[in-house]
Amino acid sequence: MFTSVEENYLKAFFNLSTETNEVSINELSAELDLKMPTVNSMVRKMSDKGLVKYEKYKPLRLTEKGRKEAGLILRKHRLTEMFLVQIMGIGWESVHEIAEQIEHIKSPDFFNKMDSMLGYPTEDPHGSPIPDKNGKIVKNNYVALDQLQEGEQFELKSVINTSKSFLEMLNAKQIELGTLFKILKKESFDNSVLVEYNKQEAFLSEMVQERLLGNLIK
Amino acid sequence: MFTSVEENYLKAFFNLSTETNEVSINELSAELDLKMPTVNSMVRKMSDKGLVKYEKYKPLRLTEKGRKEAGLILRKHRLTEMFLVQIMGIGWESVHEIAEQIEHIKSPDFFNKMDSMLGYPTEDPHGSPIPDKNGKIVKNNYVALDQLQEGEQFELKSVINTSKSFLEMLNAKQIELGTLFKILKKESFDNSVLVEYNKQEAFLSEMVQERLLGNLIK
DNA sequence: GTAATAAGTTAGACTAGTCTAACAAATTAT
DNA sequence: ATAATTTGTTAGACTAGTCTAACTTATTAC
Repeated sequence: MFTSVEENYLKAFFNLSTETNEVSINELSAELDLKMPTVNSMVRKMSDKGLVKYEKYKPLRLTEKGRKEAGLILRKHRLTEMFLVQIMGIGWESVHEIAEQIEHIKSPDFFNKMDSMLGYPTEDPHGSPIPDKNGKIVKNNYVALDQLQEGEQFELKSVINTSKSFLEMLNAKQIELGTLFKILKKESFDNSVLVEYNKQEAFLSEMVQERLLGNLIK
Repeated sequence: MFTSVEENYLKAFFNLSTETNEVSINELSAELDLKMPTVNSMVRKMSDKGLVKYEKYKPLRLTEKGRKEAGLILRKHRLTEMFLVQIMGIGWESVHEIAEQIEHIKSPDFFNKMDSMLGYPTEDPHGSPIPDKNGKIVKNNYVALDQLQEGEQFELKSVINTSKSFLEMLNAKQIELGTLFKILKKESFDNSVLVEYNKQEAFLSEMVQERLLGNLIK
């Protein structure tokens, strides 16, 4: 149906889409680590295939068909991550790279089997929602840790960045989904915080806080 | 390291190699369903990479390096088939196609995990040997069912063809690895046989018998 | 041992996906 | 409002892997 390359473009669209769903060639180029002319020629081909709405010098947008396909790729990616963690016992810091490859496998059976073995999960190991079989995704509305004030408490539900180095850092600090934090001190100079969790303390930079999503506990 | 295409050529080499280990461009062309000039240009590239020994108009052969790589691909293929059947409960008639795709995944962790989850198997679901971590393969020396005489007994240990239609036919006849057969009657005209197994009877054509490997039971 | 056939090679074309260099349009800054 | 900068486009080249057509070498048949 679609090539792996096209699927990667669709995924990139998805990752970049905000409220307006508008994406620029420049953003795609950065996201995919490809030069702008490359992206330009590819999105025009995808436009011919009805996946993307393209007009010269205008922002890009996925068509309904494109959005659905993108959701289905993301579904395969996140189901795979969940499978690798839950069934195969691979660490959450390693699964992204493997899932990037497995997501392109053509076999509905294979992914349906994963889904049923996992009990039809709705979130992946990083707390991101898994799109349904129609590619529809339900946004979770968590707040980032950097929004909290001193004294407030927070339960970690999702991490934004799935890169190995970030997740290895969390592993080293024994931070995982479900961890309960209390903000002991917030440094107004650089917005770093001192947090307490599991009877231990840690400093978290603003960059790290922005990537930790969850709920404020009253 | 190698492209999926190169890996497929290596696998084809392996499938075609007999005692002499010599393979022709023509055979590869048929096995891979590619035209001869395509294969010609590819094997020359693989020769430059040290995977294949190529001389104009001479039979081809894998180098030591090529043989090892081919074994490692086959290992990934067969481990994957075993994983799909044993862990995921997918039917043996469906796993070949999926494994054809997964075998190209780059992730030692992923395959090592499969291996340990399966308890380091030495045969795949079709009874074919799984090469070891050095790509070395131990040939099993089974005999084909068509070699037997009337009255002899046979235990099925391996099937040669892994195509969906062949395996679905065996499923329909309730034939699986481990099935014990007795040759009731052999038709000298076309070498078809009437066999008894599991308290049922079936006619097997010569084509089918050639693809059923196992041991003669005394 | 020559003719017919099969297998192998060469040359050149094509597609998908990428790139660089040069230019054009849009946006931002002064 | 013009200049500077950023973003987008066009043109043309390159690689991997494929193909067809034409030719050459090897093998098989008589």
